[in-house]
Amino acid sequence: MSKTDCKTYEFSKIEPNWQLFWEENKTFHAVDSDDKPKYYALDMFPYPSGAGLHIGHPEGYTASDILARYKKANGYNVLHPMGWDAFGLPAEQYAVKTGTHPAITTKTNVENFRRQIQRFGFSIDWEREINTTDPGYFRWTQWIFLQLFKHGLAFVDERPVWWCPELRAVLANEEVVDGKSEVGNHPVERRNLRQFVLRITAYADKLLKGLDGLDWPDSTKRQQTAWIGRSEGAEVNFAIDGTDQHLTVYTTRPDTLFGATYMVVAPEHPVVSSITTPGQKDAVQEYIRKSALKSDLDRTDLAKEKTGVPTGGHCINPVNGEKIPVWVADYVLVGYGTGAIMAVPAHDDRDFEFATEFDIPIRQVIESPEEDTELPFTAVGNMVNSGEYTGMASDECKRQIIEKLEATRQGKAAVNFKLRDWIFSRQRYWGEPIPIVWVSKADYDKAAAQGCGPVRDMMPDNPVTTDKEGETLYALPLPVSSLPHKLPEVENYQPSGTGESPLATIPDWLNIHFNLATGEALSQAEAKPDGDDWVSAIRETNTMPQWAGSCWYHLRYLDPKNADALVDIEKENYWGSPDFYIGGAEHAVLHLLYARFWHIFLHDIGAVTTPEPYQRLFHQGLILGEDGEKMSKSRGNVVNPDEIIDEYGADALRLYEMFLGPLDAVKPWSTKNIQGISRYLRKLWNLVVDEEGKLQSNIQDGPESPENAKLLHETIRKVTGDIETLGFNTAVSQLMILLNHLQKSESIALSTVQDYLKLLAPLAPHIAEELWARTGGGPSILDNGWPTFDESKLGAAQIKVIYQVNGKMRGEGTFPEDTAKEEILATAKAHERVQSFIEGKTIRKEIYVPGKIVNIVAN
RNA sequence: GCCCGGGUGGCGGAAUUGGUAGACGCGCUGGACUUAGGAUCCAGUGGCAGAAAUGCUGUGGGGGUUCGAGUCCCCCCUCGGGCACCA
Repeated sequence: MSKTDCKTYEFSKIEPNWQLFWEENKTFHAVDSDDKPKYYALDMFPYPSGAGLHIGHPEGYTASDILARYKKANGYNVLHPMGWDAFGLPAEQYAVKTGTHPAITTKTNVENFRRQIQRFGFSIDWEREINTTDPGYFRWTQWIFLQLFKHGLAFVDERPVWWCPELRAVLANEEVVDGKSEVGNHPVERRNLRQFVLRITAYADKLLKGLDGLDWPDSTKRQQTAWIGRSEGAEVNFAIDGTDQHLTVYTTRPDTLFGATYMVVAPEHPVVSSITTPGQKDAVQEYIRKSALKSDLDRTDLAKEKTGVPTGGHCINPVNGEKIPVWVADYVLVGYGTGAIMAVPAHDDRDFEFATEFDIPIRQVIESPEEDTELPFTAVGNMVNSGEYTGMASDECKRQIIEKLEATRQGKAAVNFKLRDWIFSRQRYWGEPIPIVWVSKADYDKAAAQGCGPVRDMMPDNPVTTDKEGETLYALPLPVSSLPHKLPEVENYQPSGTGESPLATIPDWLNIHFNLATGEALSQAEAKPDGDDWVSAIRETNTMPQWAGSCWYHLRYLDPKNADALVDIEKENYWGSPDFYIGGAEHAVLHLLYARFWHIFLHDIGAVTTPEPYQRLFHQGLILGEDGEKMSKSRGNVVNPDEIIDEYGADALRLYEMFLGPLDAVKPWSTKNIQGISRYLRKLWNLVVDEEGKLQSNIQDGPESPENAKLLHETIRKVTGDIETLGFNTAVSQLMILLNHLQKSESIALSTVQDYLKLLAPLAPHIAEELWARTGGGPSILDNGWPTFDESKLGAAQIKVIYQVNGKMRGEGTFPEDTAKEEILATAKAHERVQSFIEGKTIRKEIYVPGKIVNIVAN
């Protein structure tokens, strides 16, 4: 019933057999509460592309599967789910080309991915499968959006995006290469478009502080820290000469205020027009015009020389009353700080370069403790040329200057972040529609005047507005009860000519009658119903970016079919945060930052109990092609897992991916090397099973030889430790060592073989189940516990000591554990080879490291 | 430019706190079995010298600390990743 009747290692029969067994017996069905401790192993779910699975996907899936199976064997209640991040551009582009609905493409691709993944025999609870494009899923993605909207974290702004006039399309940054569209090589330009933006900056501090407690790779934490980019400094007010206005700058080095010899404002800074003198007007306008034409790439190109023009205006330095010129230059960015800086060329690389270029005075105000300081000097030191602060340490000076600025109301301590708000809308079809409608101010006020109701309940404190064709429109939420807000059918997936989503091209969907009280929506193709609450509205046509669905999927697996909440809080509380989350390092900032933002927000509004989404994170390393290059269709070095499984089996592929090298290392694939694993599995089969398919006659119930037992227990220790620390490559090699040894044994205890199979089961589950059944064990092998390490089996009563002379190995000896130091040293010195190296020399020193090494120093 | 992570046989890679460098696998060499082997088994395999025992040498390069360094410190070369005028 459970085992096959194979006489040789026929993985093509054995593997499907056990996959069926696991499915029929619900071996990996996860129950939502249990007395056992829980273990939640999570993979970054894939985008089901048309190309199918590549060899990199199963690397992470195998790792999480090993942990899931290992934990199950150790008595845990394990959850190991899988799903599909299925909204996205490729299906939409395919639709534009062929007219095939993206839902159809997605369905086909998901089926192919599922089939491919199932061939690996992962311990996945397929009853919990999720798909971000299912209405039952994305209604909750939309629900979260409405919560963000209600809490004032979603707003609308004009933001520059890449627009390609030729393609009539908005392009993502990744789709623009060297100022041309990736498709067709057409020129692109910056265009301001109305965008929904999520106020992730409101969470900058929480996102930064939360990192502390996470068990994540340091490099990933560092990347997020750098991305959030917190800096501490001061805002300083400089009076604009000849007016009662002032210009505020942000600086991290208020201690260098005495060295400020000019100021710079960004070309987009609002003060430019008023500060510019008549004589400089033309030059400044020309400069602004030119920099507006530059792409972001040009503006941030460090290699180019700095540019700028004087405005003719001046400001007064608050610390010394000095009058200094104000320039406009595009090396200052309008979006950071106040968009204006004080320039201290002696102590800032960029200002130094600019001042040198334009012959602006450079005044040193900090002296290095070392001699011969070269400017620019950007470190800390002692103040010079700084009035009352001269002689002070620059750190202390910084504190005192901030204090004084605050006391005289000329400035204040300030914190800045590099983190920008998250542009959340996409002008596309294949995404979650944003559940918002637009109404007039009068209608909005009417909605706001309601005491409660499905619309009123989700309205923010401050209205979200946008200007369209001269009219200001107000955003109202669709009621939660109307979710999921589904995509309408369209004739054509092509974007509109104005850079709006294809949804904007369907008037019957776009223009609606909207009921302010109930949130009901009806097409304007129908007659307007009676009643004061019905108003005219237009729908939001943007959709959400692909990140949306992956921001909270870790929660949905816990309760995938819940129609009343995104997750039942009891279930969420039981399963908690994934104990292990594995995926590519390319998501270090985007997905992993966005998901943290949403999760922390959900925690703040009480929707979840865990403060962070992913407690323990790991990145598997890229698997390169045989040529050592990244696998890609165009290089022709892509390895198809289906073909490898056909030829070598899933167990071989799983083991080989783990044997390739450390899990987090980038490593090249080699189809030739998988032979080693293939041989290993066949050797194992032949160790256990004879030509008739019966248990080998030298495997007998009874005690094990001390020698076999010793290596078995070394292996139990090594494999157990290696699985815990994800050292799967060395776990496999230790299993090979033990097999090589057992092969040479005349007889083997049945218990040894069974323990061996238990150790192998997480890594190569099919052959382990099959051979386990052949030894008379009842399936699943995972229900039979994990081997226990017994130190007494190691025979540690003997110690091996290495003899060195002058640090070089010259011999070795074995002693009873309690042998005295003197005896070991004497034996070592009497050793023949040791003798030949110390003969005729004077012994200077004798070192004995207990149980390890003797080193005789002689010359 | 700045911040990380690497560099060990022909190849992928092993090596607690500094303590036998090269585990395991691939490949290669020789042998056994075989009509045959791209199957299987046995032996060998860092380099140089030697029939062998063995000796010397050896973890990107150069210096240093130490009885002892792949491992620790300093300088440099190189490959990979991330950030990139954030004041």
